[in-house]
Amino acid sequence: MTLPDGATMDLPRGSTAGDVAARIGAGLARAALAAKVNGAVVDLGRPIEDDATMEIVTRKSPEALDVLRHSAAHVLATAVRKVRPGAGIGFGPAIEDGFYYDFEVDEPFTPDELERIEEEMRAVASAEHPFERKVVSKAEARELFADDPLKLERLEELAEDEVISVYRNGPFLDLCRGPHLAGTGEVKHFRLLNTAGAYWRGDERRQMLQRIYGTAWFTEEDLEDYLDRLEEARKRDHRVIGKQLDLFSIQDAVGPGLVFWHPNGAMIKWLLTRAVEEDNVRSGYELVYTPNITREELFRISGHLPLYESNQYPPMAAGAGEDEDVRYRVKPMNCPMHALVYKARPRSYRDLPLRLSEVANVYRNEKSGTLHGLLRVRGLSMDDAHIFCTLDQAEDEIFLCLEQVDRLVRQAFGFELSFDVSTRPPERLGDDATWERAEALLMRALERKEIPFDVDAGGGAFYGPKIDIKFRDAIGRTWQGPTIQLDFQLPERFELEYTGADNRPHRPVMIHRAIYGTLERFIGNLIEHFAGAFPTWLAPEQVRVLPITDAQRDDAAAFVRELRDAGVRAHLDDRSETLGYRIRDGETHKVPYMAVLGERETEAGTVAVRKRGAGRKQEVLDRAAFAERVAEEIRTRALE
RNA sequence: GCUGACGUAGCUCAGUUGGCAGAGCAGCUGAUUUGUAAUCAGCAGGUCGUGGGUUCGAGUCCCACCGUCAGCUCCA
Repeated sequence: MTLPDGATMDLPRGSTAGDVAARIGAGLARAALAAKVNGAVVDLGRPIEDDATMEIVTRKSPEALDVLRHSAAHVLATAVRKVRPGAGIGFGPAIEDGFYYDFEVDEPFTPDELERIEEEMRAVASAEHPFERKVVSKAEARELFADDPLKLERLEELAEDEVISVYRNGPFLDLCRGPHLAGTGEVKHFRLLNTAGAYWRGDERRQMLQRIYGTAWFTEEDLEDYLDRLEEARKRDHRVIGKQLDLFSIQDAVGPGLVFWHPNGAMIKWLLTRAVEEDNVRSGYELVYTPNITREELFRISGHLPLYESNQYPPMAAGAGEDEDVRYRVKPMNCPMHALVYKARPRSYRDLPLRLSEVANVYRNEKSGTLHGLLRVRGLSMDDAHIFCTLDQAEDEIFLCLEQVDRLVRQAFGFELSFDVSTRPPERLGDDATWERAEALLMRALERKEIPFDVDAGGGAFYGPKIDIKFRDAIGRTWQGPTIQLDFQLPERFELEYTGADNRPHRPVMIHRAIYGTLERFIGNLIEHFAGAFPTWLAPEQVRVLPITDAQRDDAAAFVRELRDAGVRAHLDDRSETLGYRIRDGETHKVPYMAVLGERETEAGTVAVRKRGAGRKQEVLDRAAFAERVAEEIRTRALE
């Protein structure tokens, strides 16, 4: 046996990992949960037949929580079988922060029942049944799971030479690869969280099972921390903050997934739009505005119909008159429109790259169950752009897109980015050689910028491969953000051409790219990232001026005008309320600065500045200096 | 779209076995003139998501629809 420190140990054939831990020391034996043998995590009790490198897994090991949670899933299934004797069992894996198990039951679980099941789990845990592994033949397994059709289905998919193992804990037997903890007694700190329907094998054509989600940890403290984290995420929920700060609404009278931007939210949207448009113009993009509806034929040419049709709103008639039979569609994407701008006049190689940008509203008929606040909507504002260029230019253009992403997302908000190259999906247009070229090109641009990336095989759009960029927010969640897509198809379909230096026609390639993705989703992410406390440049209200008594009212109003002249969004709060009340109101509305004017300040021509979240720490400043400081913060789009 | 839970004042929520629709906050009015996270009093605010049904009587029970939420599937 070779240990992590390089030491070797001789043991009789068939010794277990637990034996190794015991040989090393009693402390390690107590802490041992599982073992990693030749890189694979196995049970402590598993006999080891050959020479191997091994490492003892304790609760500090990265794999430990997975083992715990997988065992917790079995404890859950054991409990469910007690409460619902005939329940069919599907899969029950460990997932990030917890576990789930899918059950086939006649009646879905009720919330009350969930509590009973959790109690039952505690009984299963205190029974301290060992997890016993047994290797069986396929025939034996068929017999053992004769009453479990879901397990049988899984069983039949296993290769003939695969080792089939089953695990027993007390009354519960599962077809399972393992590994598990020594016994159910080690599953101590857990909580069932919710239930939901889930399709068997994730296939919407198959039956729906009832999934129970839970979380499990090694200590009660870790469990509490996790539940606090859930609570923190709930408080940051952009739907909650959006209401508190009066940023936006979604109204039944109009329909789900369609956003009303109220003045505060509209200010944020406008500022972001301006930021990306300014950067676009500086980066050599040109602005265009294109129609929101079009003859349906356009989407036949582009290939969206029928491939994208399930996401498009149904066609509408052109209306009374001779056009009655012409069908129109609301646009779900801008690319065909921008292709038509390209095509509106003959293009020369000297025109390329031609970069057309538009922050445009598009509408997608998303399935109702997928809608979620601002993060998944039906009416989207995309900060869209299409670059028409030669194949030789494409790599450079993508490189420039990556730099724009870096400026507008990473630098501007401090987001940490991660990159995925999504390659050809099963349903696609175009031949494999073209796809091959396109995929290679994207990867070269990333390598040139020395950006590490993962490959999402099969994740590309139907018209081309893409770079999907995710960013990580303040509480560690990752979100889909910018996307850069290469497209050989649309130029083909629209027969786009340019005249080359050789005076002959050539076909350009097209790059689709969005930096924020959609303003809706991005603002939703920003709300949660900042928990509503936007940096000053994005805050709808930047300074709130508070006169202490009516005697400072005129002075305060004059100071508001002074701030506005300096380009600061300032408001006067001269309500007949105590200063404490108005301070509290300003804090709950996340206003970056409150400027208090009392008798002292009025006499001295100063202002007492309270920074958001700073409590009683205040600064008395010269008024012009304060206005200049805020203006500077806005101009530089400072984060702090 | 599918499964489940839930829809009561602007917001957060209470409403018993079916028997007069409530509270706090927000709003309005008045008093108060306030020195850094809630001053006091009064007033107003409801087709209990919508439409049917059961019942002497429905916020409460049943059905359908709309919407929200948690997931599944899908995705910017």
